[in-house]
Amino acid sequence: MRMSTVFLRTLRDDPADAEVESHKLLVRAGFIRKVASGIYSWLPLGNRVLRRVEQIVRSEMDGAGAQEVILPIVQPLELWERSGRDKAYGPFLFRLQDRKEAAFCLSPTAEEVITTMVAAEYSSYRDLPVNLYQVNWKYRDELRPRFGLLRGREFLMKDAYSFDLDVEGLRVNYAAMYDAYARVFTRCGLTFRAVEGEAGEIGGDINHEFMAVAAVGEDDFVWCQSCEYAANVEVARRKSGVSAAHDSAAIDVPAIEKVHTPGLSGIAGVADFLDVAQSDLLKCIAFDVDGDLGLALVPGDREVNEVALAQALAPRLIRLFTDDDFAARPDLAKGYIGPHYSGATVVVADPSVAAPRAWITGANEIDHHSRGVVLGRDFNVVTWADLVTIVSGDPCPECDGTLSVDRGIEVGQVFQLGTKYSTALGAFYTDENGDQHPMVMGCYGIGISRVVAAVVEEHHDDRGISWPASVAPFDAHLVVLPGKADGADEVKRIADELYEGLKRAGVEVLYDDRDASPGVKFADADLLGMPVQLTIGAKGLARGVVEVKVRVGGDRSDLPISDDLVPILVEKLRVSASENGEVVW
RNA sequence: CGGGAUGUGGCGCAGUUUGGUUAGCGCGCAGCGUUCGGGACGCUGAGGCCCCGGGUUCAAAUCCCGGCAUCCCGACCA
Repeated sequence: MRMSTVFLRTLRDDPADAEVESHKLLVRAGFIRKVASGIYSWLPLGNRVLRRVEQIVRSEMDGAGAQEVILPIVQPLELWERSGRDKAYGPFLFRLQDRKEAAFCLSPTAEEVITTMVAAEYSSYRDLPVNLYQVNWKYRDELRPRFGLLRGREFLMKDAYSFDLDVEGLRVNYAAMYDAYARVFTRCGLTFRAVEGEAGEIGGDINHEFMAVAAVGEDDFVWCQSCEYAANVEVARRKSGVSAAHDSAAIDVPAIEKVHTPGLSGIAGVADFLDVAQSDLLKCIAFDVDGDLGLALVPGDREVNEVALAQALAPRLIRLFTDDDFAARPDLAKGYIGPHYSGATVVVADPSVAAPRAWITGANEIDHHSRGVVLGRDFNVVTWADLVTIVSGDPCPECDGTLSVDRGIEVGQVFQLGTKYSTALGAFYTDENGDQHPMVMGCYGIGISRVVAAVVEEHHDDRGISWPASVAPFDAHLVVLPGKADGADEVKRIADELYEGLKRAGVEVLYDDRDASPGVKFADADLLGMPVQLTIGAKGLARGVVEVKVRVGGDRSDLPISDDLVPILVEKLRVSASENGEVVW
């Protein structure tokens, strides 16, 4: 495509409202423009990238046996009331009404619609399994859209839904999707990890999140340096080194001693003040457990994992104490809570709290802490459960290795849903014996617009974007530098010829034929980020060559101008683009 | 939902404290000329409901009130 005709304006300055590199660069390079908070227009270059990611996803989905459909974005709210998800989503659901004041919403996912559709069409065991997917815009009225495309209110997502006879069938579909996802993200050039995830709003059982490793990610995930164990930090476990059954009342410790700790409600302050390690303190966090007061106990240097606590106390519902809760229970001193508080009916502790030792804890009295607090003598634990949030250095639960924690962008997720939606929305089939069973479902999402941002986060430098060849808007960027000397027309003629030749050969070329200075053209080429740059100018022509620069790393080389130039370039471009989009010239 | 900040040509900003000519600067855009291998230069020019609505005043981008929008932080570790 001739750049003189492309709808494009690049910017020298970073947009004032952008925080992260992907947002800044995609706006500066003219790929996207903001229309409202968390809502973007995709300009021609951005659209090309989006479509290429989409095609990669599509090819892997088709390859895994899924069939593409298109489901409505505007959906009757009634469907969501039937599944109960209108309440689960709450204000995150974009709602609207038609002229008759019937209630609708903009689809954040499509379990309801697809399950209803499959239920209407299929009712026999002979029909299953089936796996349907769509690529469509999704809507979530985020509390706080941010980071450009990374957390938008409108985003492009591929969502697939599988329907099986039984759990064994689901496992097969799930494994196929899992493998397809790994191929998708590899082809997009992302460094990623599949980790065990939390179920979230959708509900369900086994699931994995695909995390693109990135410092700007919003999710922490844990992975083992020695084995395959990897999990979202919310559900990550560690090897328990201490037996929970230990009775440490026997150790020889003097009775509790109260110490004055004025104004020191935090662990760090108390540890400093008393000149002890934070791990010498026992942290007591107050929770509401279905109306009862619960205390969660972990060593002072660790944090309570609320998801783990919720699991330990399920089916009872937990909620971290709010200021209102504290106000309603004035004798519970926020900042000075101890495990021996008499009103605590549910005391849950991490196994590490069972170590035979004395703790420093809150004294259940403002401005006071207690020394020499001993398990079994001064306080008791009702429930033992792994409660601490995993940090780097913790032992792997699966092997003898050590865990690390990294940040990631969640670019995909696969769920084994089970029968939650099929039961609620009536997706049943009749088996050989005439008995009815709910279909067993899985659902599988990929954030396509988010992948675009994740790719930029991983593939950029201080000059701009450097797209993996697999998702770049064009295969090559051809720069012509005619100058004003006598040979200008000849330079232009040869560049035009190369452009036309490559185009005929099926290469997508962005041809900078603009009447701009060399500096502008080179700067834009680096900013826009095509994987290979070709330059034709008087200088190279004098040596009879076209100059080649690989965007990643900036390696330069020459190719002689000859009748074979086009086929040679085509071959080079084809061979250089490896499976993960990396260019090796 | 709390706290903070911002809103001025397409983009990035100054001007607002202390009201007062014709609202500036850089980039970008148009024309002319010079330049032409890493964001060139000169001259000329176009382009602004100063977020919106009220109010105060002889006079409002500037002060007051009320909205809206955008961004950041927080909404948890006692």
